[in-house]
Amino acid sequence: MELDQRKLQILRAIVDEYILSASPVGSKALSQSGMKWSSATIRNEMADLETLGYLAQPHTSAGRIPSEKAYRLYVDQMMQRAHLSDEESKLLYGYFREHVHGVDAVLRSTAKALSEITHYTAVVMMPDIGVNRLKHLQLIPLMPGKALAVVVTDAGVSQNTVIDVPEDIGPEELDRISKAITARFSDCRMSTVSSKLVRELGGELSARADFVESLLLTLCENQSSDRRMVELSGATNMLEYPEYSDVNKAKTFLATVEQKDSMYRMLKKASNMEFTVTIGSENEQEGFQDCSVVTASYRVNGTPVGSFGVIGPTRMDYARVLSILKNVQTNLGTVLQSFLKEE
Amino acid sequence: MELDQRKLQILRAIVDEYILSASPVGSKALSQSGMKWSSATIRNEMADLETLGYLAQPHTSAGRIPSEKAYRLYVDQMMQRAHLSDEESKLLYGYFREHVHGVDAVLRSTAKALSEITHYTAVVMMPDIGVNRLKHLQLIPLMPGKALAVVVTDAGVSQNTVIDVPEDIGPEELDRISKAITARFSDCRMSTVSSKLVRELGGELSARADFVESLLLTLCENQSSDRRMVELSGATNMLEYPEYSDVNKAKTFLATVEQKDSMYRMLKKASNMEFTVTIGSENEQEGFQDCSVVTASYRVNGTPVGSFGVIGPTRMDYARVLSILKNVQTNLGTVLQSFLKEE
DNA sequence: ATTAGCACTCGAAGAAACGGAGTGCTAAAA
DNA sequence: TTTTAGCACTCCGTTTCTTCGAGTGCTAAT
Repeated sequence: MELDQRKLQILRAIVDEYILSASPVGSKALSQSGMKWSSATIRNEMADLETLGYLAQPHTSAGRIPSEKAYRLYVDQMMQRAHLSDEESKLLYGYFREHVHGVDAVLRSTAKALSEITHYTAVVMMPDIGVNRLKHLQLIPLMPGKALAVVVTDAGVSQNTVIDVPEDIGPEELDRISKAITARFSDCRMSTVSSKLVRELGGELSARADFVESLLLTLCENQSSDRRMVELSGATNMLEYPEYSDVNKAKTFLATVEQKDSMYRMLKKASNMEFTVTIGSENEQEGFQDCSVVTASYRVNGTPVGSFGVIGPTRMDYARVLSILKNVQTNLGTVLQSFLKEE
Repeated sequence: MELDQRKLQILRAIVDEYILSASPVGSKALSQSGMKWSSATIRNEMADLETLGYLAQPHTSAGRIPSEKAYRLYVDQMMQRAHLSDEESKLLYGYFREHVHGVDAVLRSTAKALSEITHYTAVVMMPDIGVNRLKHLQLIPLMPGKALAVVVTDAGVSQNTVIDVPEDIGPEELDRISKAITARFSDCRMSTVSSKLVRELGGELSARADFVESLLLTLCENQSSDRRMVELSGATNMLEYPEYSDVNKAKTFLATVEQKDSMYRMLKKASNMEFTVTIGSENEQEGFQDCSVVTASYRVNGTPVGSFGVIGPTRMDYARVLSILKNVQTNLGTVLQSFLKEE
């Protein structure tokens, strides 16, 4: 069944109001604030909307609150994009002017910016290094038997790993091996480096084939485990909202959000999509049944390498959050691009 | 005025009990649980202890709770060192067996271990790189005009910084400069590297004096700002305790603990001391007036380079926490030492 | 089709009543 | 002189009861 114009208008007003106030919306209040129908009419419409599943009543004599179905409709069709004030977008831009010490710092800054501006919780996943191209590998001697491997990709991401080295390889040889690998695999995707190697080894590296192979293996392994990092910011913002005035609710939320693995999985899944909005029980993540998650992906060199998002109560200000995410997405793209002017 | 034996015994019992239960301790309960005096006697002694400032009454007709003065006395003189069960110390040791990918990972693991075992909040400061000796500097070309500087010290700590490079310096020259600096300043304290340089420059680096100087300056700056890192773990553990069942209290605590700068300052100050116990209002840190902080320092090569600690309610289990810290201190020392077998 | 009017519902907030743990004091016992 | 039993009293936390009001559904008038 289709909703007529009036129902839509009323529903929107209710959602808007509830997002603001967090308390059930009554017919009287609505009719007084710029609605052109009497409270009785609105009351009738509200009853209809309830039977249609868009509204719910906490108890008989309370106002109505939007259901998830209502939010879904709101997000898909009804909300009008908020646009950020100049002030806000300048503020946002400011976060990206500072901290240009590398990709990690930028993404950390992004998380902070998001959480501070939205007042919700922000998560940002570090770029998936596997899809990027190797630029440089450098092995730095630490002590006999140990070295530090530094990997740089075209996205500027670097990753340090302590690796074991046969004791008889000296600093000079480490340096030579670094150069050889860099030369050989420059511009290859990280994910293909190891398998490629096994086949085409030969040449100067063959004497150290075992070592090199285990080295690359370690790096790849590390990429998939250690890189599963998400930057979290503003988790405690949620304590501001009445939804979390109960300590136990708050605890559950905080515990969920601190499971970096889950957050990573969630963001990873969302990184193919330009934007996603997941409302309440649509969330697979246990513990987010009362939250909504809005994400956006970011790309480097045209390839989507990661995503970031905002987590808030289901009554979050979707329009505003989406505008902010869009803005951040653009800014982030620009900044990351600046790490690789060449190419 | 001195406290006689009986007063001490009663006070200890009260503190022990209150640490466990978090609710005011009454005379009757005490006399029944193994005290050899009647409730009336205990009641009299409690009244004395109150006038002496060791106990407080939330209201007439409630039991007594220990004052900060009481905790101080308890920590300084009365508590008996708990010793960890074999299970626990094995568990603790386990945290150090895993994650041996470098100092950062170890300290992150330390924070996690501390918070999980104590059920309080743990903070660990990253080692102060300035007091360590440079082992290796490597500049890795990122793109024309940018490079990544990787610094390795004798503690195995590495730090990555993106730096600007004059466009006319190619990869080969960067490599040469890296080697030259490494050769020249190997085994110098990081904090002395920059000043030393200005005077003794000359030689092969002189052609690039400007660049090298700004490079080292940047590194030092970065060391003092970016390195001010603390690893935080288990902040939400505090929500388990009745002291924080009020969301606002919780919020204040979480906000405080997330100010990494303050946490760093706190730990830095404590890093000269083997152990510290700071109770309630003894804390300078605003927001910790209802908490206690227990810290321990850790050393590398005999030099104290950092510290770590546990933050909990003032009624924390000091004995247990101190034992755990001591244990961790030992473990951490061993592990860090293993990063520098040589020397 | 819309709206005014009205009786009804039900939670939130406040008031009153209760129970009990704990105290301080006094007088007896050790 | 010190310890302890006994007792009246205090005050908090809890429960129960009341009140209040925002909001509803229904009906009848517009």
